[in-house]
Amino acid sequence: MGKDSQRQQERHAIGADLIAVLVAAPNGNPVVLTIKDATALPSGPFELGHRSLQSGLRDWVEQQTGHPLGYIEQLYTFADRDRSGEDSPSRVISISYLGLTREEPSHATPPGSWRNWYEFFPWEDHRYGAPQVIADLIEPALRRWAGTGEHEDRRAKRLGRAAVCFGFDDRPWNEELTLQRYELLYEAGLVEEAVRKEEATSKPLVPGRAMDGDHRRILATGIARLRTKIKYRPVVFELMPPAFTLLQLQRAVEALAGVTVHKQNFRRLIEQQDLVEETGQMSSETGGRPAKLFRFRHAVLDERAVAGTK
Amino acid sequence: MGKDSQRQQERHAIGADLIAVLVAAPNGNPVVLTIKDATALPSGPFELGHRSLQSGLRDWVEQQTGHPLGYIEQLYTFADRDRSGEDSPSRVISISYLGLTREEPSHATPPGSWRNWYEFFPWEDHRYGAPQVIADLIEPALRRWAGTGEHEDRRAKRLGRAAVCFGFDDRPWNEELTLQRYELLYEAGLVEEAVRKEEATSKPLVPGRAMDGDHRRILATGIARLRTKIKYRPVVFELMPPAFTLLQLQRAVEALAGVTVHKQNFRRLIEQQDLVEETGQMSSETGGRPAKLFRFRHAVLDERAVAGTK
DNA sequence: CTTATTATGCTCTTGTTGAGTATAATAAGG
DNA sequence: CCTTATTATACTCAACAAGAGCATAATAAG
Repeated sequence: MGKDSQRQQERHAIGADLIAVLVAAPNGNPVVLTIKDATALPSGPFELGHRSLQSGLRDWVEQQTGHPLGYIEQLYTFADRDRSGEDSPSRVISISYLGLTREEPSHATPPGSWRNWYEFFPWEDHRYGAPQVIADLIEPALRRWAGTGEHEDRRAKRLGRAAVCFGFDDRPWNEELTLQRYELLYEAGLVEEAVRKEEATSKPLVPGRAMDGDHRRILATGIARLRTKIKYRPVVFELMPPAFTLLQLQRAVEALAGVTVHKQNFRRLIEQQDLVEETGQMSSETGGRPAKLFRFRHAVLDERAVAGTK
Repeated sequence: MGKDSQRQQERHAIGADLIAVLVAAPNGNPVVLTIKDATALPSGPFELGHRSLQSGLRDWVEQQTGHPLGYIEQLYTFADRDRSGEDSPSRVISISYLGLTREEPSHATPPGSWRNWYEFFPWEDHRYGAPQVIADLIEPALRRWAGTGEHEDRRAKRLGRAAVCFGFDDRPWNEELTLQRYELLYEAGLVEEAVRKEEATSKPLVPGRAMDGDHRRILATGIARLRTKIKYRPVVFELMPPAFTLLQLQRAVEALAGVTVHKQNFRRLIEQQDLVEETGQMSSETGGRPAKLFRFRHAVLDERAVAGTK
């Protein structure tokens, strides 16, 4: 009896927060919704009045941004003790979500709320070749860090991880490893969040805007999830306007993935999968030959277990 | 002030539960750990003493089964109100995990705790051809259900979903759709969990052992996750003994996926990826030509972002 | 010494993917 | 009007991966 009520006590000393990685891609810019001068992701408490976690999230996001959420997916739930204050009597469970929305809402959100996500991860954008910062800063710093491992096999492991993550030694760049890369930099003490509690460090940090708590890690999780998802589910269309050209679609995919794709192969893939249909309209905004406008064929979702792009 | 403390109140009226889908594969049998005469998945409260969610789970699973967990992955978190009692003053957040363990622990767990997971999903085992129950019961019942839709497009959608999920009309069987299939059957009122609250229904149900609450749905989620995961991550090895033959490995994969694979192609794939290395030992337990014994090459995990099997 | 059973090597065909070439349709500048 | 730049779109080809079969090797059981 006594033990049971004790347990009740413990169980109830817990709160729940919903954290959103809300993504849009207006004209090929990968943007994420932030608050507090881009130092945090929007979040809100989960309350008893909410029907479910998902609807709780939907409620306050639509209320705050004024735009409907096309797609929601749960990211991760955590409750590590060191994330809130030590010895705190209560504890918060954080449940993070990835949400996609069609347009960048300019009203109802303060200017500067939507940020290009590469402000937080400058090393993740390989659309114009590998960012200079990798060769100039990250690679030497990680090699130095790997060298400080205690045992030989520990050093080899560190070096191996770094090489896989960042594509050292002619290894291919894998855009899906966003989270692993951030965690590696964190472990190596190269991002601000990792050195906050320490004394003033002289160690130079890798550029990239930091965030409160582990919000940047959550954002990395969201980006990684989205980058893998677009390959086997047609979720990009949640970010597109009702009618779009194939190049606009390609630009959106490239913005999210952070890499460029072969134009002709991209079109072949999209068309052979019947993901889109022509609207009959043309777009001549680009200067060159006018492009056909397409719309997403929502019917494919019912027709088969459908793949994504690339 | 008043509003704030009100919110505090609401936030703290929440508890958290950890639910485990714990999987093993002793000699090619896909088994899952259950409690309460196989009507529930093992679960335990998340307490303040736990370092993190994951370690909390690890703690009580290892304590209860006496075997270490090789691999843990978060499945899903939910808190829908209708899952606990209506109008209850408190609410529980359930966080489910998928765990893989190497052996079937025969001690420390009561006999009958480990169950072949196809007891719960008889329609999911296609290793010996499509189960008779699909053609005999499921297909006709789902076609009947699809026909009761209100509008024409609603009926078409239902039929489309059913056909994709269960492979009607010569469509291919997709073993990864375990969750969608369960949810379809639930929606159609063909599983026990869906008709519990209703009056005694005359409707015949699809065979398959039911579970408390939505534990069967969670199990379906775990199976689906594992079936997709083995294709791009070498997680099967977490279920294998230290040394194994390629056929044993293949049997394990087939047991999980519920489909058979081409033997020679399977070997080609495993070997060309350098996932295993010979131990030098042979096994002659099968009767035929003795097979080489292999072990998993743990080093591959550091060498590259590695793919799985098939 | 035959048969059954399992292991393992090799081939062949097909489909997918990466990457290149060629041509069409427009705008802008002289 | 003609050239150039830019974008759209069609085709082709080589490399590779995946599905499926045949052939042969090595054992146990009768």
